[in-house]
Amino acid sequence: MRDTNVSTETHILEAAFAVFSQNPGASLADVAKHAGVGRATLHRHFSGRDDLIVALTLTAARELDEAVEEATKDCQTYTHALEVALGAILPLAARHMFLATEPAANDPRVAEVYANQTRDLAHDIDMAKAEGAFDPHIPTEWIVQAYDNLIYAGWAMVTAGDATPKQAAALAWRTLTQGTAK
Amino acid sequence: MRDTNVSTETHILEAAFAVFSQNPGASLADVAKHAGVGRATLHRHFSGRDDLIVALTLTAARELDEAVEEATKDCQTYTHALEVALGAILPLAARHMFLATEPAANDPRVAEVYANQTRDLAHDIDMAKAEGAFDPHIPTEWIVQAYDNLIYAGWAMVTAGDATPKQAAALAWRTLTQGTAK
DNA sequence: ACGAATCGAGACATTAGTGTCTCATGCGAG
DNA sequence: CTCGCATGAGACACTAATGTCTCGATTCGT
Repeated sequence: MRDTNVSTETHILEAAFAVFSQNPGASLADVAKHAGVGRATLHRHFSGRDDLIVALTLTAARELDEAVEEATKDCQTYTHALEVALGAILPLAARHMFLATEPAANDPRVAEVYANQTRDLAHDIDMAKAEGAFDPHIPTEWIVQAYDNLIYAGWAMVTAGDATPKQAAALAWRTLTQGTAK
Repeated sequence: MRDTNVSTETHILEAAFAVFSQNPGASLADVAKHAGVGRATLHRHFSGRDDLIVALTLTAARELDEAVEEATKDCQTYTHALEVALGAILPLAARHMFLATEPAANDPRVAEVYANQTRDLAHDIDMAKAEGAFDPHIPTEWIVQAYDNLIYAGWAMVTAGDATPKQAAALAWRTLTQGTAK
């Protein structure tokens, strides 16, 4: 098998990220056109819309994992790792955020990915709590929610033209840590 | 004209809130069935999906205004009003949040409503800044974003069963004020 | 150069959602 | 009681999206 498969699939996934980010309700024909492939070719690689959304979700999760892994590999503390990870995730939000409103969480693979991400984040936050970054009396679940939603808030700042990704990440981190400190 | 009109429209709007909150992509037939009315009757009151979404948005905005107005009428400071308003808005988030992802912002009435809400919130935050609640060096736009998204985070806590609305509101307010304090 | 595999384009049938229309029913006002 | 109006049910046509299939062209490996 040639790598044309992989390349075509990548093009389709890239187009899907671009198109669905602008309009989550776009048709598969729009995605195919934007990818520069025929509609039939899209169906050769993804059986339907649901399949495509699942693939996008898994791709997004892998991108996030890689970005966070790369950014935090030299971090000495969980606290610093969370800060650096926030800065790495925020610029990717534009590509991934539309997936949050997709009802694709029925797929077991997607559910597993989401569960893993939430679990890992909760673990890191617990460790950072032990390092003194957060008030131990505040529920870890809240810090998880605040982490995710302040990233979203930062991304909104960026798209509104009110901040650079770096500035938005700094604001989000400051608000999170100072807001949940002892 | 009897009040049957108003009653039917109210039933349809209530059903639409309930159905779209669960599944934003639900069909108008689903809404009509849930409202206990015929599909034709729905079309007699709302010309189509867009019209219905606009009506939902305006209804939601009015509900928010009324709830905030009622909750904050005795507040002496802008800071306290923001805190009380947060507690009033959070329980309504379950009804309204699906509208955030609706592409109905093309309608001029909806756009005006959103602009007004954002402007008023920014104004109140500026006043609260003057009262010392927030660090004046932090962009008001950021505090607006953080306010909205921490409400969303609180609502997520509630739906996950990890907090009561009151607890979630307290966490959101604490995180916001402490996180953006001087 | 040859062959296998993939691709783009387009035809086709199917489905879901939508918008309109008609008609019989029910219910309240007068 | 009767009239009028809103309704529920359902038929109908229209549209957009989807999924499948075929065919000719292209491309890559051998």
